[in-house]
Amino acid sequence: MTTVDEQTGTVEIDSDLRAADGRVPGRRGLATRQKLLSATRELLDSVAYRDLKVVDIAQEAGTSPATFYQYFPDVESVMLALASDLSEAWHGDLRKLVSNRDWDGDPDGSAKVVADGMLEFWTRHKPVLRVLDLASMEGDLRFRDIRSFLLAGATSALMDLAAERRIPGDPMASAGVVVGMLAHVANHQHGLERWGVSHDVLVDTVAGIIRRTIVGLP
Amino acid sequence: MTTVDEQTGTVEIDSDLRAADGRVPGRRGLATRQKLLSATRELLDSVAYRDLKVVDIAQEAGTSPATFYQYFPDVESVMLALASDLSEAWHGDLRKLVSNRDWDGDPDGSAKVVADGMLEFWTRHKPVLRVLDLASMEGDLRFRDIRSFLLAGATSALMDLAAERRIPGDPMASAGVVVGMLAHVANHQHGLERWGVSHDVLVDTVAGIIRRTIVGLP
DNA sequence: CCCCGGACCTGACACAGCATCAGATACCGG
DNA sequence: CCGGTATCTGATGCTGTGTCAGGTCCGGGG
Repeated sequence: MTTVDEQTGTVEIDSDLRAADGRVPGRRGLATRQKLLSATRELLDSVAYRDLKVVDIAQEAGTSPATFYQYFPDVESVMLALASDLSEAWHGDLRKLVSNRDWDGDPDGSAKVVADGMLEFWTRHKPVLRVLDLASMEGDLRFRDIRSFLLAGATSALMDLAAERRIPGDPMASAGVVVGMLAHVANHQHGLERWGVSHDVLVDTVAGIIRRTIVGLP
Repeated sequence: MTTVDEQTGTVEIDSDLRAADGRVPGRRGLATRQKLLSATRELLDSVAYRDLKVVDIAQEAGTSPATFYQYFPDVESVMLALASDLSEAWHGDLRKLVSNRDWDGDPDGSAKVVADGMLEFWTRHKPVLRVLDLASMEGDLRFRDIRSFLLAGATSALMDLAAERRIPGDPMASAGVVVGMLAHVANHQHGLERWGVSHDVLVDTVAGIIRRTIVGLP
């Protein structure tokens, strides 16, 4: 899952991962590692990050705690790997979500597709992303780098768009704020829905903000 | 610190808190409880929520773990109390931050004051608020209620404003999204600053979005 | 086919943090 | 000064962490 990637120099991913004793894992070992990752992601749907224990992950993965420590030094490192994989896998797609659009021909539709796509992405990966967010806020540089990289594609695409359109204000700030808004809205959809805001209305509202902030239409 | 509050019926706070053994704490006991709350808030500046231990809180408060359990069943409950206190203390002020403005006479200035005030609030209370956010996202209803109540004032004030102005789109959705944006931007200021966005530019950008989304000016 | 060496796994263990309780201590009114 | 209640804590059992030595599995060479 983890791949080398040098294009931007933003994140460093070591492609040659090692087990605790220093050896390079083979086919079977990698499978076990993957089972631990999956188990963690699975558990995260139902248990709070704070309550996520090594014992439980090992059990869910059908192995022992000792084996867990062969592949990860602690639970936090599993999260780091999950977030890193996610970031690598989606960095490009998120950029394309913004750039592969006909912003001149159909700005309204494009804004809506972007809003919907982002919300969809965040909702699908919510368990991992909320931990990524927390850890970033808490100041962990490793998580911050991963988060930056994940969002860099979409953000810079939006920034370019805003710059092209000669929107008043700082393009970078506008793009960053819009991306942040999307993340937050996705994470707290439940709260808005409790206030009577449906998913569709939410998408329209967010799309409207994108349109006015980035594309520059009234 | 915790007070009764019935006006909206949104949150229920039990005013008569009890120690673990059921007795009503006196002056000294309340002081100890308060020391534990402060110690927790203090520690949260430097240690990740996941690593916050009862032992450390007790030590920081100058007491023993056993005493901790006299006042709180676990660390999560301390966070609940901190968040609840914050919510009670600021619910009204956040509303006033929005409603005590001259939106007709000086919309630009008003938007900026709101943006700046919200960012300031979130930044000051970041350690507690990020845990509140995480717990809400993870589905904890107690934290969700507290978060709703905290944001209800500002959100409904913005909603009223948007409704008055007959802005196109759903006023509730617009208000909710704007408040969420403010929260998120405050929490991830560091990230934006790393991309070269200064605090002032950020405030202007956010104020612009408020102006266009809620007040309805180009 | 078997067997051997490295890859992989785990039981056992020492230690940290959790949670409880009985008994010690501090404080207050009389 | 004294009794009683509020408050605190040392001692303790239990859960989860992290490490290691030794056991099991597996594929390739003989």
